[in-house]
Amino acid sequence: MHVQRLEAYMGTSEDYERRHHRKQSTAVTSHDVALAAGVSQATVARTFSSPDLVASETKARVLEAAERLAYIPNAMARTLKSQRSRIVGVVVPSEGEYYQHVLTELTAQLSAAGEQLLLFTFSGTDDIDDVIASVLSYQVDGVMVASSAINVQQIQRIVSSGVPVVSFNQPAATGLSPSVVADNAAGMEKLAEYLVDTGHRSVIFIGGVAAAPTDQERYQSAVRTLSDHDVLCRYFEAGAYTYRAGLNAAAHLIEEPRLPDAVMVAADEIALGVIDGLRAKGISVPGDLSVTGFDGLPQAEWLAYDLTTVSLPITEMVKHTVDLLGPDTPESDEIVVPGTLRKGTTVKTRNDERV
Amino acid sequence: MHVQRLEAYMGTSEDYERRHHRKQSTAVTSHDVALAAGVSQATVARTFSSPDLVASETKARVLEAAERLAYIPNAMARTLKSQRSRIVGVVVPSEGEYYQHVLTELTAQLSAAGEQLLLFTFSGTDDIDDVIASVLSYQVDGVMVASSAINVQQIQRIVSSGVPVVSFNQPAATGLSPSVVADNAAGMEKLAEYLVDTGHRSVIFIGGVAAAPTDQERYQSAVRTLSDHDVLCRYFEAGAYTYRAGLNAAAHLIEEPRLPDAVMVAADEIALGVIDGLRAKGISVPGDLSVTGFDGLPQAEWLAYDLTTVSLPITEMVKHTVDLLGPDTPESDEIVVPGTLRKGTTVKTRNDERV
DNA sequence: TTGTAAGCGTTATCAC
DNA sequence: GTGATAACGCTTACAA
Repeated sequence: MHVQRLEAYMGTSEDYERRHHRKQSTAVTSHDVALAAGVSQATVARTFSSPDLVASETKARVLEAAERLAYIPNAMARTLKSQRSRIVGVVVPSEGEYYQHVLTELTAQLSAAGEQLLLFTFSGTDDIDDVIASVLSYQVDGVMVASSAINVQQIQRIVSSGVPVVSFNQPAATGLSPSVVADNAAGMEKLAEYLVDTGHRSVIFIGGVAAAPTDQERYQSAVRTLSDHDVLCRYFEAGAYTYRAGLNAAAHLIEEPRLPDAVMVAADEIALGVIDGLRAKGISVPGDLSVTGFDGLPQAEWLAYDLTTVSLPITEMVKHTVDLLGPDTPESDEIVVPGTLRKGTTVKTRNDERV
Repeated sequence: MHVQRLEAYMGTSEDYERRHHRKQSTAVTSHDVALAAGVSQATVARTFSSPDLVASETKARVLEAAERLAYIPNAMARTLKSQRSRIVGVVVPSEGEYYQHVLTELTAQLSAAGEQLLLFTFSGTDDIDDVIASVLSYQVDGVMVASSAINVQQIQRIVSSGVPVVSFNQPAATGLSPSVVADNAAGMEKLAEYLVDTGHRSVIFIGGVAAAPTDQERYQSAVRTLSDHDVLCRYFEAGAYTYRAGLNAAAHLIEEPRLPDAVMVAADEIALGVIDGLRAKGISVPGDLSVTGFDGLPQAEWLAYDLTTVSLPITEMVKHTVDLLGPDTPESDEIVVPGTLRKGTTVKTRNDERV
């Protein structure tokens, strides 16, 4: 190696690497562009962060040099200085069609707003505290937490770190942080009334996880509405918000001495499993038994199911979330979004009976 | 945040922050912790980045102070200095069950490897070049691109920036960057042979987007295998990799003067739409017409469909991807992963005929 | 309008 | 083992 001798006239080896675009630290910086364009580093930085402050002729020279060197500003350095990362942290469960759906919408809306999305998922066994520390370490501009597996203390921790948090579908977080929630009670009420109107007199409610606030809101609303019409409604826990849990729940259901008229399921994904489980055992839905869901997943509309459910306006809910994460987040605010009744063909109506 | 010291001549910390238009940043730094623990800032940094170099007694003092102040190291500053962000950029289409599925798996595996995932999605109209610039600006440790909507030049751009790229399911990227692809040809061959074995003599292939390399590989393999057995196979383009596109394709299909024996669909999600579309028109699957898919989505196993398809081992494919993004990425490497034939009940077998 | 220079909060290289 | 002290690449007063 002749490194020492080379350095004498080439500068440090780092300089050498940079000039020759060697692999590893090919990193072109605003400094390099400045050199090439014959301006100061500050001017280069300005043409990218506040172009209005730069004379258009200078700007052109800088942009030309930047283009030529394939310069891309370093977002980490920007973040460090400006305290703004343009990254939103998102904490969601790793499972579940519903969150997949929310995530799709969120990415689209965030990128339209010029924010990126740093994704954190967790499954049952993961330590959510670690996840939170990790999110915060990345200096995110905001955090959206979407799962009731995250508890109030954990949300409190994010809040007290000074980072804007929005909780999504977490009734329990109300008051702590701004939140966007579906109107579970109103939705279930519509559904229950529809069942009563169509002549259903006995109902079993299949929940996902009994401890989840969402589950409780939905169940209690169903019970309340049905009991107003003297219809009893028992609770059965599927154990998870998954298709498979629904399949299992259906297997248990058919062991009942007497089937109810209808099954109200806490979430669409479970409901689809319930339907398939019932049909596999020769029980006709809705012929022998009506089934309803909740959420309004795309799959619920698939013709094989055509589920009667409450459709939540995901786009609108995500829009509110993104707004709340924006520049002036309120200390605390609860946005309750109503769902709409979707009448599919999994509930037996009087018309069906006549047939 | 050395507010305490400044207060003597600057007024309260609130005054200071107001004058400087700072928001209430509770930002606790390693410096604050050092002050509290009576050590130097360097020692604090060390106890977090290389704990072995710190005496255990000192370490304990530092950790106690850090805990008390709720200190979380700033990942952006770490990145700036260490040139390692622990972030992987992921570029995927915003639509499609398949990519959702891949994403779920990827997040899980990356976080197990201590990497975070910065998500970039795009839909048809978005400018992918912008997306790429954005990814690169975040100093990601690697990029996974998963869509054939991204072209060779764009991958080349990432490669030449020096960031490790792995392309996922992009046959066209072979040679440019390491890639992980499904063995489309072998998979379709198995499927086609299964159809021939079960007595199918005429086939229509429904693709998603004809221009997609994946589509072409799958179609060509089907044609090749079928023609070896003197079975003709026409191509029909659904237009997108969606359920809805499948539904539409089915509508076109039934206008054919004569239905084929089987429909081979390029992707499961489309196939589910095709099945529902056919059944809605009173055509029995597999009674009147067999249908196959490709991918092995969870939904394909839902009992309402129980699709005959090729299951791709997503977990394994993602594992390879994560490995390739790891410390020593090869310049270029192609990992071809075989799928397995999943025999569902959407193909009419000889047994069915006997019934 | 542009340049100078002081950080942002770490990591890394030295001495001690 | 620990403490100074440079960077890392940018933003942002302040000066010119």
